[in-house]
Amino acid sequence: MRVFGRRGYRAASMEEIAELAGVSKPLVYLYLHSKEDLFTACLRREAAALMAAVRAGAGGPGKGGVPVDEGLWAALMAFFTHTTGNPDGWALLHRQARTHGEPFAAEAATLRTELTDHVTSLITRASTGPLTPREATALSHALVGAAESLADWANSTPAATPEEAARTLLHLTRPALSSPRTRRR
Amino acid sequence: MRVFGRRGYRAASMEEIAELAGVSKPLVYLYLHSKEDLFTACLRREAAALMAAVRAGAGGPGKGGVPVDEGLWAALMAFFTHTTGNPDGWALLHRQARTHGEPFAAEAATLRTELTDHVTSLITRASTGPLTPREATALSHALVGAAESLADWANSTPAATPEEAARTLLHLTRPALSSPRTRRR
Amino acid sequence: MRVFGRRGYRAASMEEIAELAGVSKPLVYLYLHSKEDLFTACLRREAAALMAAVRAGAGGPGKGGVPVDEGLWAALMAFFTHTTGNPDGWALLHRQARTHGEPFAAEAATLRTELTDHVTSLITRASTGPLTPREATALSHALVGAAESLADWANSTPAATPEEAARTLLHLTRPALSSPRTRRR
Amino acid sequence: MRVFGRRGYRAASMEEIAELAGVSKPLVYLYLHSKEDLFTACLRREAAALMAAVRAGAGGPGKGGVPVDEGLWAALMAFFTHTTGNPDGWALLHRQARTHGEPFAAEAATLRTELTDHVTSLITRASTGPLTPREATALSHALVGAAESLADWANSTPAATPEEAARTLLHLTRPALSSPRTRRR
DNA sequence: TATGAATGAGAGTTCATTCAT
DNA sequence: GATGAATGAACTCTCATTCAT
Repeated sequence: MRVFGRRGYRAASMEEIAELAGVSKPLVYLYLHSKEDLFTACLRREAAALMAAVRAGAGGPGKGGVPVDEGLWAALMAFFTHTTGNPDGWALLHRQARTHGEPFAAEAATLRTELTDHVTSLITRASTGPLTPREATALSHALVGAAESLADWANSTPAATPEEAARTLLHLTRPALSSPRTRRR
Repeated sequence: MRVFGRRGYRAASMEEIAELAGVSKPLVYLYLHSKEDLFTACLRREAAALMAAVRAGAGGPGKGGVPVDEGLWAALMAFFTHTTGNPDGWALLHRQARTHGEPFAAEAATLRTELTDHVTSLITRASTGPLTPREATALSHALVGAAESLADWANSTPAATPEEAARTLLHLTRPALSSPRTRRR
Repeated sequence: MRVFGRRGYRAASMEEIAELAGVSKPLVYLYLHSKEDLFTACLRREAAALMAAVRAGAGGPGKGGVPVDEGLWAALMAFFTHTTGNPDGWALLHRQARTHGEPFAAEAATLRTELTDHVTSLITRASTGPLTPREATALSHALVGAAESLADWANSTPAATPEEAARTLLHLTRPALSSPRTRRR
Repeated sequence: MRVFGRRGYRAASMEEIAELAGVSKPLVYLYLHSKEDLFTACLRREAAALMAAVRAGAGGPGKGGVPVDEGLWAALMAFFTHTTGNPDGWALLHRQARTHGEPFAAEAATLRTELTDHVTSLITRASTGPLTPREATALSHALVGAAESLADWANSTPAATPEEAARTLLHLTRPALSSPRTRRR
């Protein structure tokens, strides 16, 4: 994952991967079959970890009773905490997966759909006005993009914390999506 | 640019590039020296074109007196119009450049800094409350990320228009950024 | 033997051989030392089995008094019966052994010499005219080649029997080899 | 062709082939695309050369007026002359092609079918008695096998000439197929 | 100005073979 | 007596790059 995240799929060599893992190339092939399989395995593991973190932080949609804002805040904190603590994995998901064609792009698209769906549901509940499904989807993409960009920013800015990233995003969006005073639940 | 944008830096072959250009490989080397130089040249040209489009749309620094919203709207329209009309170039800048390490990442970072600086100045003028420089920078990253994500969304969604992308982004941000009295429509 | 006969020496993998044998690879090495040794062992076993079958069929050197034609017929029947009943072994001896260079070619040559010597003695006794040793040897090679080819033909032709192969070969050769007075049936 | 004929398909390395040809490996790939293509090309060239030699020697089936025996003799001379003068090509066709599975076996089978068909037509005309098609086919296989074996014998026996091989084969078969005195045409 | 022809270097992958247990 | 786990070496194939013309 580290080698893929830093060098990219094509530029990463199985040699270097094996070396970093402290094993021989044939062993890597014994367990992971091919470069493609290996990359896919990395992708899936990172995607699952990220989604798990976000869901755990945000509470599933069924977890009622939590104020919307608190849910959003927790989801964002979980997201940024995870990406900040795992920059190589984040690079893998956000950059490498989407850049190297099929079948990886499909894998990345799956994750992104999960993320935007998650966000769409939060948005729909939080919006101050009515939203068509298409508007909600577009807004989700904008929000997820902003979060992704802030994750990169946090990873490359000294002393940037997950809190700061989450606060920034809320600062940007809260007025549009909800006002703490007027909307609860 | 087309080949790089579609295949990625590593997967693009000089063979295919020369063929698409209708010349021989040695000619490509004669004028552009190496794959790396060629990619860098593509990057720079695309970055310059995008920045020029955005600046022209938003009004240069000298173009004072334009209402903030109109400036933002025009900048967004210029951005989305450019990315929508030039998807390969956009893929080059947004994905390939940042994915394949140095020296390309530096090139991409330069463009991004120009963009966020530009946006920072707009934000600072538009904000409803006082912002520290760091807050402004972080917000810019969030905004630019949202715009990038919407550009991808527009490029992959049928019937999505630059207007729709720009409207979405304004919908998300205007309350936070513009003063109540400038809100219209 | 099965794996070697079907895949060829190079394409056969020790993995597959061990698997088919129902043991682990190290065990194969424990008993048979190397791929080369293993192949040689297969070769020798098959060669011995074929020669034994032919000798038993033809009557050993001690079994005098048998009419020449009967001896030839029995030898051919034994040969075709063995190759037809053991196609993998036959492929091993006839094709693989001679195709993969030293030291296997030598092993195959040994078998072939035994066969042609055997045939030479039969021919010498059966010839209608006087033969120099060299003529006899050349004739043996021709005969053995015809038999080998018919063995392949029988193995790849539906409903072909050892009898049919033997009959074909006798049809071709009897006039040249047997004396008019011994012709029967 | 030389490397394939001596080492076998699998054991031949593109490295060695290129070296023997006095060029670099990539050049071989530039012109011949893959090991499989290269081998197939060798096969086809050798097969075509052999068939051309035999047909030229024997005269096509339409070339009437030539005594059958003379046609047979010429065909055999052409065959043995070709195989004797081109032992690597002969090894390629007779051994390697048939030993290394598809798609090469099919190529070899094509050649063999051409040869046996050719021989079948000669046999049918030359036979002293009536033959069913199946008998003729089986006899062809026997004859071709004998010829193949004699070709190997001639290639590995000092001072063996094409004449000697052809004479041997005729000696073996003439009585069964035709008597010079009783059959002409 | 332009290119046909050629290659050095390195990629992913496989496999006979061997420890440590 | 038997094997799970591991690897050195070699293979086919690709590609950025450069002469000679």
